[in-house]
Amino acid sequence: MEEVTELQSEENKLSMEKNKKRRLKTPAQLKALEDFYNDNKYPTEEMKSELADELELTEKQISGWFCHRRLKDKKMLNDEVCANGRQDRSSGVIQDRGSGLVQDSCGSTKHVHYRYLDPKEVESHGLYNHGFSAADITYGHKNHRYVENDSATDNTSSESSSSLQDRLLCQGQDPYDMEPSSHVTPNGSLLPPNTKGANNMGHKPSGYLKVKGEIEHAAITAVKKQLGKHYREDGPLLSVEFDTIPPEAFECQIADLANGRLYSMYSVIRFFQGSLGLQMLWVEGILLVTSEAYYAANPALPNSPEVSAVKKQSSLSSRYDSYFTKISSQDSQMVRGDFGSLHDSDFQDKKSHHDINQRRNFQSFTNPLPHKNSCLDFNADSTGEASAYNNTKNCRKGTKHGFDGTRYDSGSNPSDHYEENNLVVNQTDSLLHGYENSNLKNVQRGEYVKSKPSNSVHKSQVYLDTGERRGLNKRMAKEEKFDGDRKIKKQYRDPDEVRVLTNEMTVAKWAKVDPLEQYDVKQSSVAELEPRKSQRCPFISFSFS
DNA sequence: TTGTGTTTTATTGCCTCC
DNA sequence: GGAGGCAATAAAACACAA
Repeated sequence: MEEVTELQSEENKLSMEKNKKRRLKTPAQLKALEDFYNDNKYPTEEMKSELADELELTEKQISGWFCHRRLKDKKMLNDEVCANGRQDRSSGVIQDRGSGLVQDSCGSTKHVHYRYLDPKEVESHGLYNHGFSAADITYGHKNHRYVENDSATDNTSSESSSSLQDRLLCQGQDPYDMEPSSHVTPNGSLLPPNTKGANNMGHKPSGYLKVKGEIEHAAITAVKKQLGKHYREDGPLLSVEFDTIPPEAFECQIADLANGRLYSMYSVIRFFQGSLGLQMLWVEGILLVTSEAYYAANPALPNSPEVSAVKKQSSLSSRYDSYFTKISSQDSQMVRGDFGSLHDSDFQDKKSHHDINQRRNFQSFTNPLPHKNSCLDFNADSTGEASAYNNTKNCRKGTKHGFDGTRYDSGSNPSDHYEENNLVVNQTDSLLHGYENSNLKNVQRGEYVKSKPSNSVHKSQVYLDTGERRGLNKRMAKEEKFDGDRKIKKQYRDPDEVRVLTNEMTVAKWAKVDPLEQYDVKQSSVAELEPRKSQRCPFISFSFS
C-alpha cells in the first residue's frame, strides 16, 4: 500500500516536472492564438474550450496564454508610452517639463514599473527620438500589426513584439530627426501625450530630466519670441517639438502646366534647406525655419493676416519673399499652390496616418550640413535612376520658378555645369566659397515671416501609391544618408569650411543636449563668423539643359 | 562555446465581481 | 465562495555577441 502511494507520488512528481517543463507553442498554435486574440482579447469559456481542442492545448494553457498576451500588450503599451515620454524629454527643442510629465508615466495604476524604464535609455536612446506619439499607440495600431503578422510565415508573438519594438527603438540613427508630436498649449503648458502622463502629474523628473525641463521652458519662450506678436494665445497649438515636414509635403507637387512638369514641394523645401542652409520644420501649420531666419506662416492660420507686415522687418525676409513673389508673379502659368493647404483637414488626416513615417523619413531629408545641401550635391552622385527623382525635381523647380531671379547677387558661372538627368546646374561660386554665410545672415535674430506662400505656389497633389511612396522614401533616406556622409567627407577636405562645419556640428551636438544652449551657440556662431557676412549670399541658379 | 540578455511559458497569490 | 483577471515570479527557451 505504501509502495502504491509512493509510486503515485513519484508519478505525480514526474508529472508535475513534466508539466512544469514548459513547452513552446508551435508557430501554428501561436498564429491561431494571435488571430483569435486579435478578434477577442477576452475569450469566453466556450471559446477557450474550442480553441483548446483546436490547438490541442488545455484550457488552462489557453487562459494563461491570453492572460499573458494581455499583459504583454499592456507592457508594450507602457513601454511605448515610456518611450514617448523619454523622447518628449530628450528631443531637445521645446518641452514643458514643469507640467509634471514624469518618467514613471509608464507605470501601471497598481505598480510603478521602473524596470521598464532603463535609465540608460534615458541617456542614450532618449536622445534619439523614436518618433512615436501617444496617439500612435493604440490597440488599433497593434491590431494592424497583428494583421501584418498574419501574412507572414511563422510569425510568433515574439516577432511581433520585436518588430514593434524595433520600430520604436531602432530609429535613432540620426540624432537630428524625429521629433515627436507633443504639444503645448498656447501658454506653453504641456498637453500630456497620454493620459497616464497626466495621471502622474505631481511627480517631477529628477536630475538630468529636471534640468531639461527647466531649459525647455526657455525654449518655448524662445520660439514665442520668434513668433513675436504673431503668436496668438488663441492660435494653433505650438508644437512642443518641431514636427517634421510631412511626407505629403514631398509628395505633393507643383504643376508647371506650361512646361508640363511637376515639381515636388520637397523641391522647394530642399531648396531652402540646402541653398539657404535653413532647417525647416513644420510647427503646427507653420513652416518654421529654425536657423532663426524666418518662418513661413500658414495663411490659413489665425495669425496669418499679420504676416505681411512682418516680412518687411528684414531685408533677408524680403529676399525670401521675393522668391515667392517671383514665383507667383513671373510664372503666371504656374498653378498656384498653397503650403498651408498641407495642413488642411485632409492633410491632418493623412498626417495622423503617417506620423511615424514622416518623422522617420524626414530624418533623411534633414541634412546635418544644411549649408552644403543642395540639389547640386544631391545629384552629384545620382546615377540617373529614379532614386534621384526629387533631385531632378528640385533643380528644375529652382530653375524654372524664380531661383534664377532670386539668386541675389550671386553670379551664375556657366563654367560650372553639371549635367545630369537632362539637367544642367549652374553652380555659383558662392556655393563654393561664401555658402556658409547664408546661415550667418539668416541666423540674425528677428522675425521673418514669409509672405503667404499659398499665393505663390500651388500644389497639385499627386500621391504615389503606398508601395511606391514607401520605396521612394526608403530610397531617399538611404541616398540622403549616403549623401550626407559624402558631404561630410567632402567638406572636411575643404579647409575653408572646416571651421563652419565644426560649428554646425557643435550646434547640432549641443542641440541634442540642451536646446537653450543651442540658441546660445547659434548666436555665438554668428558672432564668431560675423566678419564674413559681407560675402555674397550664396544661391544656386539652375537652368534646364 | 559560453555568458548574457530577452522572450515565452507556467505558476501562484491577490483582487474584483457576481 | 467561486470564477476570472491581473501582476509578480521563476524558469525554460532562445538570440546574440565575445
